[in-house]
Amino acid sequence: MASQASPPQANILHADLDAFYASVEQKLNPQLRGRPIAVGGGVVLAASYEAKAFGVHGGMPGRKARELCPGLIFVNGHFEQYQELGDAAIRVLEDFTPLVERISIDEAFADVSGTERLFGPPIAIAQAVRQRVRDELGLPISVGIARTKHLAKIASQVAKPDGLVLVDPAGEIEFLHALPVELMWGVGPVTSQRLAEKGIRTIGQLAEMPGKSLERLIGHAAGEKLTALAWNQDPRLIETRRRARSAGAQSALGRRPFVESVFRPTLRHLADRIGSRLRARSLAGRTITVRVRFADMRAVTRAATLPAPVAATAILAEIAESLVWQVREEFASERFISLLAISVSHLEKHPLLQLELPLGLGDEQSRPGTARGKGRWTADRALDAVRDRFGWEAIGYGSALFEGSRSVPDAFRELAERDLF
DNA sequence: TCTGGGGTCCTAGGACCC
DNA sequence: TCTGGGGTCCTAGGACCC
Repeated sequence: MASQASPPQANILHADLDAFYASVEQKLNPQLRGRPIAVGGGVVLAASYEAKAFGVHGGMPGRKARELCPGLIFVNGHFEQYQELGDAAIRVLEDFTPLVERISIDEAFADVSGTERLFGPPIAIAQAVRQRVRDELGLPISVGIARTKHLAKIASQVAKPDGLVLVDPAGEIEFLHALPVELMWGVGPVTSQRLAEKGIRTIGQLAEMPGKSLERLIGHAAGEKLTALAWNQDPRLIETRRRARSAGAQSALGRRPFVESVFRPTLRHLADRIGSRLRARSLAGRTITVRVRFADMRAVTRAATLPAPVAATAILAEIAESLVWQVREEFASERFISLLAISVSHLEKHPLLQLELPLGLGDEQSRPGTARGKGRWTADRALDAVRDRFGWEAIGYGSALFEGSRSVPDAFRELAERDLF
């Protein structure tokens, strides 16, 4: 947009479905409406507002949630419906502008500058979006409207539940400075605690803090960023497409012995998940990182960077395994592990993938023409094809051996993956 | 039942090259 | 030969977000 001489307009919307998974469950089953519910079992994946009132929140162990809220009703998730309804809500936004940046399954920014002649001012659009999501999808959604993304996001948080807040460009600083620092993007539990120790509780107090002392407290980049945001300087624009920088998978294991018969099948399963996702998107990565969390929750990571990108399941699995062996030798006294993770980064788009050629030109493990690389590549493509037709569970590496924790349904993992788009 | 799973970005130090 | 600076890449860990 060309710069305008007229006063700045609040043109950015942030739309956020309220307690999304729980609201979908209450929509599907009217008996659950108005009652404290939690999606999940072993771990709370989402809580309704009635449950949140008792202090229940996502990520909380189910047992603790039950203690806090004795009448809590646990329900199984309807994960396909979450995806469909989340997509549908985004489409409502897209009916008003193509400039939509989806942040997650239930949340998006939209830039409505230039659509006034068609749909009226931003506040009218926000009201229409809320009404349509309510009427067509049966779900509550909160919307914030402001001149910047940061302010719009804060406004939608303030609007919750099921509300609408517009931040008048003339009153931005007054609005912002009265709010607690925890509402800022980038202030989590650690930063919040550090600030509290200095007596900083509001965004206004943060804004007045000398830059140097803030940077000493939380680091250079974070300090600069927060100071800018506290003074309402947010240069970020709407990005309709962002490219992925890494792809990973993890599995919590409870408490399992740190032995090959545990980690080998788990790593193969994780490598398989990542590999098939990378191949589906014609991506491959050069750096493989593993994370091993011990029984006491301390975690270590080990990484290897290759000369050429890889996406073949067997190669990912082998490299991950060798890194975990490294950890095992280094931490020989650790007898139990509680989580394994693999992540692939330094991603590159690989047009060759579409030509069904082996990956990793120059990589000794998968050089084109070597029986090893080609065999693996062909096997992976065959597997991918079977899964395209019959589903992911139809066939796989070590699926018979893999006994990962079942606390999180695979449908939820699939959802987390698709969240990327 | 000791705390899920998917990501991004930053920091600090070391290796290496010019 | 010694000292120093700048840039890039990599690794490990940590904070944060949804």
